[in-house]
Amino acid sequence: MISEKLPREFYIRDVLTVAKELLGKIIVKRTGNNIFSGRIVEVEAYDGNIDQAAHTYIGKTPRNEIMFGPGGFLYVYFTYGMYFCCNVVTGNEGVGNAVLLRAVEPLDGIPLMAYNRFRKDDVSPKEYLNLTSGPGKLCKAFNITRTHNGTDLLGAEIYLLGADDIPENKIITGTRIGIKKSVDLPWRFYLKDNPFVSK
DNA sequence: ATCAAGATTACCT
DNA sequence: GGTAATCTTGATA
Repeated sequence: MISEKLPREFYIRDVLTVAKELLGKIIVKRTGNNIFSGRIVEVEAYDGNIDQAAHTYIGKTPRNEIMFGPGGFLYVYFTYGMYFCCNVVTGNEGVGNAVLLRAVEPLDGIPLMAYNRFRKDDVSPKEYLNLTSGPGKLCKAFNITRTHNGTDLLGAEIYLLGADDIPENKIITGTRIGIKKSVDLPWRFYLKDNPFVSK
């Protein structure tokens, strides 16, 4: 099967639809001779219109303006003084919605991910499962930072590849992690029994 | 100018 | 189970 880049239309849709369909898709990052890729196994949706936990709930600011742009761009933010988190913007221009990529299953570039995370290229089985099993971890592994905020996912550096949709019975829905507002919205989606889902 | 909070993680008991 | 680490952001003055 040859996978193709997800088209703009994939992203210009309802954030909950995109969030669920992002499960199983492949994120690729190419820089020079290096290539990273991973299969998306856990996501969360954020909708600035009704969701107090979304960065866009307060309206447009310098930090969140990418989220108000058209879908298919990357929104990367810095948090807790230490970590970056990586989001896929969805919907039309003017809509402040995005999907947080919370965990991926490593595919290509595993030794490089290991170096980025642990400063070594051989990892124990336990460390392997810990490479990309969280939003801050996967950004560290892929070396995604503030310079990637606003990256067009239809460009050459970072993009997503299509894959078969995941059957509904393999998707677990739950409440989001690490937030203090709108805590009851069931907008976290992850692959059942996947070992790379965050804890 | 100052401040509190934060879409997290690693390490501790 | 708990919490320290670390710094940007947006709000208030």
